[in-house]
Amino acid sequence: MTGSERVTAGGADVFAALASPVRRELTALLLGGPRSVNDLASHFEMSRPSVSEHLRVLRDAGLVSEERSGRRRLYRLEAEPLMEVSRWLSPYERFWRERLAGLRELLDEEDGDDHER
Amino acid sequence: MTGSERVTAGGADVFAALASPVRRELTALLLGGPRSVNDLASHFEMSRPSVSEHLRVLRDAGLVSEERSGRRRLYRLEAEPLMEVSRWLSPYERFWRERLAGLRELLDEEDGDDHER
DNA sequence: ACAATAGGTAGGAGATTCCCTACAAGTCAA
DNA sequence: TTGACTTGTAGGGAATCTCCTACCTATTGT
Repeated sequence: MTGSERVTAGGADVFAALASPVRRELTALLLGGPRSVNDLASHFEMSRPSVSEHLRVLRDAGLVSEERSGRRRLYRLEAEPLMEVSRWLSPYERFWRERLAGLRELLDEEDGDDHER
Repeated sequence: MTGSERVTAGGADVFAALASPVRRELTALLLGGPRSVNDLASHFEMSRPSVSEHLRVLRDAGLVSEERSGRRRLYRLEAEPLMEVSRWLSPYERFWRERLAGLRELLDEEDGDDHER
């Protein structure tokens, strides 16, 4: 009923794409720059086609783009969906800041007031 | 091989918990303060037991805690796992800032230099 | 005690995920 | 062209997810 629960950036759900540890590891690797599929796959125990499928999920979520270069395809990290995660997170960031501020206030109060024990 | 791909905060995977739109909606509702299960369930089409199960997933991920109050249980949003998401996000935040900085530089360059067309 | 309320749990059906092994298609090197 | 290389896709099996309808327990009010 709120009407703003979608976090998709035009494709599939970004959070769903990031739900897999393998795919988070892939995005972490791509933080260092574009890489080919074989390059990426060499960091995992699993088969290369499986890595390819994970890359497709990331691509459907807009988290990576592919660029054909000769017989290889370089996958590149894309910023937009990650920024969307950040925007989703910001109300919660306010939430925990208030919580921490309340905690500090409580501690300061005890310091300058009477307190048993 | 990197050794730091876990985002769990002591329980189950936080990203996996947030992968469901229903659970993100639940956390959004809890942003307004603790609520009972029936209260939360009234915002959804689905059955109350299903909402209960979603709440369990959130609880296993540490995203919510429950407090028994009479015959009701109040679910409360917890900050820690969300802060963990924020920490996970920060290297990517640096990444897209660099990207935007590069973009701006490019635009400034074109403004003060010769450019065909 | 009894009925009503609030919520967790069991068990199961249907959809989805995740991984695999073939196989096909495009590209480079000889 | 032939062969090696890089990648995507098809098809399938096991596991997990998501939702449901019962059903059970605990608490409150009368």
